[in-house]
Amino acid sequence: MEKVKALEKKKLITELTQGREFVNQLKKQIGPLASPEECDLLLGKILSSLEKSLSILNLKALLFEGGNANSTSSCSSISFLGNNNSPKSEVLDSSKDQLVGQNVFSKKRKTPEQWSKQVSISGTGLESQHDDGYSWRKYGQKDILGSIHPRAYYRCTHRNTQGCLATKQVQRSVGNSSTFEVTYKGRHSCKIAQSEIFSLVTQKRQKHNKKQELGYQRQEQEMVIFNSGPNHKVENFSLTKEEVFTPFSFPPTPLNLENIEETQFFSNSMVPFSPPITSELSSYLSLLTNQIEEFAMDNILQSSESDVTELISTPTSISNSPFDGDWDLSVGFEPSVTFDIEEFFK
DNA sequence: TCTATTTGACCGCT
DNA sequence: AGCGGTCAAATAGA
Repeated sequence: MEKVKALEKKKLITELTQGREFVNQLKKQIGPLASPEECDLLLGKILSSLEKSLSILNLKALLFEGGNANSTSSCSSISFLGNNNSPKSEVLDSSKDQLVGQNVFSKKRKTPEQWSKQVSISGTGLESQHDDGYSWRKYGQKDILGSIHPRAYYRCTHRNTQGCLATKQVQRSVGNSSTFEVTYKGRHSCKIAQSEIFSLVTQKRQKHNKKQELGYQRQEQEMVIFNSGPNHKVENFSLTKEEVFTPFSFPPTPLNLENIEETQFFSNSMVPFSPPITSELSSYLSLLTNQIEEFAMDNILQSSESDVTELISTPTSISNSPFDGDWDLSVGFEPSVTFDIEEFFK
């Protein structure tokens, strides 16, 4: 078993390393002297490497998913591990070079219940829809020093009935009032959320299949911004028309399938966000390789870790949501996509 | 009537 | 003492 895992890890790293090399070659090729044929060839190789890598990861995802199915409680919101004592985090622009080669993902979790995820949801004009697939109940609101907007506190609706300790904080950005920063704390342990999520995913898959048959094509507009903090991530989402014109509302509203579809499932892209070509792609691959290395060490090769269930997805929408950007349950169903690297490496 | 939200009070941490 | 986070009574809405 260990041999298989080691082999798997090796293959994965090899594929990603190759992909990085191809990107570097492509980088050199691009220019006045570049020939379209060579570029096409390199692009094909890059895609091939990424596809293989994702296939390997998808297999892992399925394994984890299956493992979780037997667990009794965990519809965990996935996110970065770390100490929760300092929820404040910096939002980095993904284009900045400081991310390159750095491990911006999580460190080891220090306390099981202390981890969080921060999300920014951008909308235009009025508040935009924010439905992460979970049911939340507002329990407080506070004016925060240095912020003109109050911070709202939400906890899982199933806190009393199932002891689900997940909470989230929502605050409008100071700089951009059309942006909301959502910070998640704790993971969901409610079964209700899990079943809802599963149901949603099933519906989503069916819907997606139909669209594929019709040759439906949709443009993805997600962009993920990794946070420099060990236990936070910030995702910015360019909302689709439907989202832009939907009033901002928090659960407990019914799960919004359209919303989830637009934001959580990445049917037409390799990953939840589209890495820019050349330098950005190269950086992305470096990051990916590093994270896979860490992930392999922490999770794949040490699957004995007791809380594997924490790896399981959470449905949240747009990003946001715990579901959003999280583990994509459509793994295996859609070969080319649907893998949220950051959540995978939690 | 039940459930969710609002909001002032309270508590713990720094 | 100040601040962030939570509690819980009052209130609103379906």
